[in-house]
Amino acid sequence: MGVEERKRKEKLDRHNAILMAAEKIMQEGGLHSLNMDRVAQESQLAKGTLYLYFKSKEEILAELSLKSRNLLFVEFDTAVQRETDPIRQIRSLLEANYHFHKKFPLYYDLVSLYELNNQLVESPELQAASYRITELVIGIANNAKRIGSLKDEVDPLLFSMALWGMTVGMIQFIKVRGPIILKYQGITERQIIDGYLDLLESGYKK
Amino acid sequence: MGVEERKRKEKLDRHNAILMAAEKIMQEGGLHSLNMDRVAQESQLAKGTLYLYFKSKEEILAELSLKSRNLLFVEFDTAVQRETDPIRQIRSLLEANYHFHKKFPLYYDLVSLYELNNQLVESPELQAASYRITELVIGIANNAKRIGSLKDEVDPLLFSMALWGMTVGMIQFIKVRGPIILKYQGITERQIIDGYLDLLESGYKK
Amino acid sequence: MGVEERKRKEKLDRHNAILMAAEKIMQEGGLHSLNMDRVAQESQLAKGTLYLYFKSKEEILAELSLKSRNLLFVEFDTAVQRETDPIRQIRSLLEANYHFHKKFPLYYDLVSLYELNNQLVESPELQAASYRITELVIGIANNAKRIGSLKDEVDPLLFSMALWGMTVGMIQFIKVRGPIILKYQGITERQIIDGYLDLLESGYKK
Amino acid sequence: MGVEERKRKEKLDRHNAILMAAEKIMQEGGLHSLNMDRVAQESQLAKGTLYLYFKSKEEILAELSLKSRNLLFVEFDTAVQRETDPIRQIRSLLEANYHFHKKFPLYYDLVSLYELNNQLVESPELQAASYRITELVIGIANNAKRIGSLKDEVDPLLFSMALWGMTVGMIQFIKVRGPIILKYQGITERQIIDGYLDLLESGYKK
DNA sequence: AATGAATGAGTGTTCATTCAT
DNA sequence: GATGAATGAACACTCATTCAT
Repeated sequence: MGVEERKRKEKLDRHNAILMAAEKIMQEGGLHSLNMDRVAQESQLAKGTLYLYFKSKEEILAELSLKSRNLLFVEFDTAVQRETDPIRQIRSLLEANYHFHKKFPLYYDLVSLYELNNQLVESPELQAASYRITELVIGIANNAKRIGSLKDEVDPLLFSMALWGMTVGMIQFIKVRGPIILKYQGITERQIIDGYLDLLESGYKK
Repeated sequence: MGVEERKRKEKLDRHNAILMAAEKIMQEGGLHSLNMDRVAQESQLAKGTLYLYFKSKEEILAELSLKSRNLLFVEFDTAVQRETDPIRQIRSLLEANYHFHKKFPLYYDLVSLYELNNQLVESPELQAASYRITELVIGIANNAKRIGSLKDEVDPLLFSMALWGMTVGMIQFIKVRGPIILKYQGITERQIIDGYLDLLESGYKK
Repeated sequence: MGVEERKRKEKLDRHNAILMAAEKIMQEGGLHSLNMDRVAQESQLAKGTLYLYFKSKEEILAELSLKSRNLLFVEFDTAVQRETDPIRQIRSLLEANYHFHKKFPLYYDLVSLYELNNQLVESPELQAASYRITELVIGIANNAKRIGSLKDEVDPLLFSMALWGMTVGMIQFIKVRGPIILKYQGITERQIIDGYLDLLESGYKK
Repeated sequence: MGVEERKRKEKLDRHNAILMAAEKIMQEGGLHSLNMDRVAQESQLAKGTLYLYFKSKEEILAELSLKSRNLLFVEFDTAVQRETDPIRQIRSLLEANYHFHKKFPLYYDLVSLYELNNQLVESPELQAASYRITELVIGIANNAKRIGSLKDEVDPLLFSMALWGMTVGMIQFIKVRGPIILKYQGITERQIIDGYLDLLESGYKK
């Protein structure tokens, strides 16, 4: 009872301690700076102990990616619920994506990790998280179609794919090019994003 | 003169030998398989010699990325010249991007490398190559605008940025998700790309 | 009594469960695959519990080796009892050794383990099991000598030692070289063994 | 010329330094104590440097095994040439084996390593060294047969195999059991070996 | 007695870069 | 300029054993 529960809790605590240590390390040095020695050091655990909770380094990354995807989903879901009109929902969702990347750069990187790397293999959980996001978008697109605010020629499924691919690309573009564009051309991230969103919207909005 | 010229030529030869070796290695095993030992072996040069021509491994990658960007530019330019109508030019350019990625996967990876990785710092040459592409697109956008086939609210500069960001994202999406989407949903790359291009076009075409 | 007896029985049960788990693991993956994690898992006991019944991993191996030696002894004894003539008994015993290795490769490996590794230290029990086998052979040799079918110059004790050393060597030879000899020279294990047994027999049989 | 030759020599020196370091380590702690850290330390080289000369730890072992086999062959060859009568040559060769193991226990262990372990894969060189030894024995057996001093029923090929298997087994037996037999039964290694050799000889000698 | 979480030393291998010749 | 030998930090993962509860 009490004992067992405490044990379960402690186990969860360690699990989280490891994840938090990994997060902290990557906050400081980027995804690439993660290594098991530092995780052990940061989490105050022996190296071997890490492997009691995660069977590989990649599993730590996978779990953090999953967490990130789920956070992103929540962000999306919240953004969608703020609106009723499907067209505005889409816009809201895309805005949320941008804000998520600004607010939680590490989490966004962890989401991108699997989007940008075709070596990595996604676990069923990760796929499921991906699927929930896709479904959310498809749902909105279908609604938009039903009420006639989505262009007739737009296929909801292909639309949701394009939306995701394009948006990941745009955020990456901003991350990589944003600062230099601002410096040399005086164009802000915000302007780039707005340009993108406007262009896109006039592509699907009837 | 003759001597000096020969020397310069030899220097260039070595330089190219190194680049070709690096390319060959990556053709066979992907970007990740590049290492200086193999470059030395393949180029028939000593490992130390490599560092007389390139100050780091990254510089080799940078130069091959530059080459790739220039090739892509040529591809774009050719595609543009096949058409006269700016709207069709844009479509042709985006198609060319897709075909480039299919025809020269390594070169496309080298282009993406800097697009997707914000750790890397671009040299002025790389920036210039990037700029030429941007200019090309801006030029077309301006033409389109002049003849009134681009929507009024589209800003040529922001438009060209969005085009690039979105397209890089879509190609990456296809690379990472394409096979699994085909397998589980029966949707081909071509369909995804067409969906994307149509959506986009109805976004900018008046 | 009842309670104490049950306790003793339970203790024995755990002990055996551990041994059986270890056996199963090695049946599947060879001597080398044994590790305490898997033993715990397979025996449904906690890892710490294993150390209540065996003070080290090596002790588990030692006990299984002992069991194997005893099994081998039984095999030998049975083989010997099938014959009455001492010379035939020896042959029968050597044949039994070969068959034992074919039928119970793991048990044979466990017997060999201590024969081939001079780092390991044998417990008194292991030595005793070894001694019983030696005695069996010496007994036969003495019988053979008494009825005059063993060469006069053969000393029973030295004979039994040589028999054991040679035979272990031959089985190992077959295990290591057998497949390659069969492949490249077309000679079967059976032929090798027969050659060995014939050679040996003409060495001791008067 | 001078330079190149010196370089080649230095390269060979390092190669040997590594082998000698490995030998020294194993002299002190047995085959099992070999590890790359200690080799680096002992040879005064960086760990990475070891891999310029040997592509793996196993290759170091393989080369030392090869050296050992070749030494053993020389020992055998010398022993054989000391005699003219084939029967005495065989005896001499078997004696040489025993002496080799006493004089160079490490080298003998290195020979045994591949004889006793069916996981390891022999390189062509190792196989060749093995083959030379086998051929030597077969040659003697054939000679013995020709002059009629080998029993008619003995097949030279099977004979040479049995000789090798038995002898490896006997030496191992002595290594493992020798000390304890001496202690408890007062029988010396020498007696065991003589018993074995006599028994064997009366098996093949006509 | 039983548990199982925690330990941490140990290990083989890679590779970009340097530098004496 | 050219060489290529040397470096050594980095790295993920294993596993027998211990010990607090």
